[in-house]
Amino acid sequence: MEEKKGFWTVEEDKILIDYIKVHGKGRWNRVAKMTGLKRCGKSCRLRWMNYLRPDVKRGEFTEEEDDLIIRLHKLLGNRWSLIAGRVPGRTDNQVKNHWNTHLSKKLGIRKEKNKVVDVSSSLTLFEKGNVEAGESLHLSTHTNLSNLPICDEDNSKAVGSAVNNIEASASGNSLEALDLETQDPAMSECYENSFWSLSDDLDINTPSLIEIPDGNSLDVVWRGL
DNA sequence: AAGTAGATCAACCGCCTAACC
DNA sequence: CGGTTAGGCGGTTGATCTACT
Repeated sequence: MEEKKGFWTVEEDKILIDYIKVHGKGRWNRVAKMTGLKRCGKSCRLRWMNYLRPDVKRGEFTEEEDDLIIRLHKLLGNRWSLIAGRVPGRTDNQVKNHWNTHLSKKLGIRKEKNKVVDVSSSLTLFEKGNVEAGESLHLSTHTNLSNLPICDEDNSKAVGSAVNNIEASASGNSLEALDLETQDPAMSECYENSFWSLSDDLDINTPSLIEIPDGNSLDVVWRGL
């Protein structure tokens, strides 16, 4: 059976909604088989998650949402699903699109292509044990945070704590505990350089970094979460 | 009115990870 | 323990819309 691509029709949406009403979400590959939809499981999941879910908010982003996304992006980088998880009613796709089309411009971020962060070389700061106030962690979007190589014991504790708390806060309710208010959301000059950069032209203030808000060590920053 | 460029955003692609066998 | 599969993620594409000439 040939798979259909492109935009979903109203009929397809209805079939998918009806199926989920009866069977619940999940097991997406079964959807096509059981409904006759010529869509792959991934496509069904995406359509549901990004559009058909009843709690998905449509329409313009508010100032408050913009502000929240900017702050979260400064903290988490391009981890859209984590950011979206903190913005009620918004999907990762919405947040990502909104960032790329509106917020990055608003903040004066240029998007540079073909630049991949080299995590191992970017971590030399930690290996040398010289994480100073205001310096930041470089983390690839695909980096398994808990597997970062850390040599120095003190830094290991600090980074491990930070990583654990980022993950925890993203799924829990503790993010408010972060001192986000101390960060200026309109720090456009800090956003001037693009997302992931080679360590050669490392800019510790790039938005994809997890920045230490007040210059204290990471374990202090995340304490009490 | 027609053509073009830029902006927007839904959907796809490829990769990664966890679960299962 | 290795292979397979499904779900999830971020990056990218391309159809459509809008503004401008």
